[in-house]
Amino acid sequence: MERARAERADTGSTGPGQPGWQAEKSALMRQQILEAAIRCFVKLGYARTTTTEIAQEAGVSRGAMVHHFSNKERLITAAVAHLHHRRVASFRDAIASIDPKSDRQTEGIERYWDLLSDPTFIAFHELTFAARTDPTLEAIVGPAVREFEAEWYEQAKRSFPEWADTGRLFDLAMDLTQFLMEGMAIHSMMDDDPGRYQRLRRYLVNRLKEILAAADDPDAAVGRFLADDG
Amino acid sequence: MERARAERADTGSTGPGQPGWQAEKSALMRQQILEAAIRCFVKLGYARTTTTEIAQEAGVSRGAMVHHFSNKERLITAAVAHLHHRRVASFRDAIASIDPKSDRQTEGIERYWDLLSDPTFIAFHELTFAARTDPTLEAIVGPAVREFEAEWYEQAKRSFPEWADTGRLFDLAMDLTQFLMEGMAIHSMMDDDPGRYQRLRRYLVNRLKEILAAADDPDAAVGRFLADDG
DNA sequence: AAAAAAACAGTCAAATATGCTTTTTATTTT
DNA sequence: AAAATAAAAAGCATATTTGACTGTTTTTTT
Repeated sequence: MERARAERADTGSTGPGQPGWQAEKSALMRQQILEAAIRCFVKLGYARTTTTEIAQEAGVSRGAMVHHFSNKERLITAAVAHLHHRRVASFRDAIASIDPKSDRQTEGIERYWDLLSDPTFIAFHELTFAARTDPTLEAIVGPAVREFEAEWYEQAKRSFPEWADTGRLFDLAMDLTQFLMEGMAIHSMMDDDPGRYQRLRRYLVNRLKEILAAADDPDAAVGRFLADDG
Repeated sequence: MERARAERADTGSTGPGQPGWQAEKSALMRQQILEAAIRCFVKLGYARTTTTEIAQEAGVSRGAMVHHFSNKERLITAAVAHLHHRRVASFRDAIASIDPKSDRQTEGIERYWDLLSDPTFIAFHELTFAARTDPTLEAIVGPAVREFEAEWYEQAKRSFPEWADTGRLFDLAMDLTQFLMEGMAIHSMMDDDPGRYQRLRRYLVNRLKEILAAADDPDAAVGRFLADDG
């Protein structure tokens, strides 16, 4: 028993016949099923994603899948969690990949645009939108959405320290970026005209730099970008 | 026969027993069913809107509805057409309601924001999004979407003549408005924080005015808002 | 007033989706 | 090597949704 545990700890990847192999295979199959579910969300949308379809997409029998996820709700819940982790990881990778010597604002926007066009993000948006009219799904997706938004905000704050003391201007810049980029991303799913979006991203970067520059001159900034009256 | 036809032409609204009453009642029922369908899209989303649900929402029997719309596709097609007409009409009304003596840019944005929060627009967005993964629906919704966008563009051009000769700057302003406003609208369906959106609308109006002002100074405009390089 | 047509209501059957149960196969432990 | 445990496959039962059919009432025409 002691030896077995030691062996399991040593080898990250085991082979057939060895102890622990089954557990590893099992985890792999779970992953495979969850990724298939995500592909289905992208391809068919949430509503038309059936358990049968997911099993087919994953290349496993329905029974095998039922063994891992006893019903649809648990499968969806696990898929959402999986997707959330992937999304957070992609986002961190993207932020980390920004060259400190480059035009970091532009890089940041371009990398975020790449993410928004990624299946991971499309799937998540599909779920978020379906959750609007589905309380059960909302209960699963809602927390993940809020967690990601918090993560997005924190990562941005950490990676763009020049915005540190810009206060409400930072919130404005974040909201502007988020809403404009998401609006563009959703639209670009249906309409294929890359130039239109590229032009607007460039405009956005210029506005962000403008807001940042104005932050050094508080009076001007409040006047131009933040109204005090209701 | 002649008399009957004359009577029918005279009275816009007939009563029971009079000729033409049935036709009128029939048209009324069609309307009632289509509006019920639209309410279902908003309440349940496209995917979970069943013919049974629509009949219930409309307060008519399923058989009665089948009489008017022999199958689901025809019902959906009619509902989309109905919705499209309502949307175009609402948009024209909104534009027409802008007081010429007011701050017209602000008024325009505020009225458009009202529209985006309206069930008519939510239903349409629901359909547009569902069409992403449903070719049959796309064939029905797609043309309406493009028609509305063209209408939106033309109406804006006509109602804001000061933008007449701004060329590519007008396109930029339209895209900025559309994507930012839609992004905000979609987000606001799930998150209730009106101040966040109001602040951003004010920011948007200021940017629009800024683009317009820059149009008088072409060199500056191109430099600031339109990049020539790739 | 009678016949024809239209509107309406209710029921039924086919198709699809989901969850559960049983059987078979593979793996681990004793 | 045998028993115990876990995984996978297949099939069945239930529920939902849709489209079709049949009969009844109301309206229009002759």
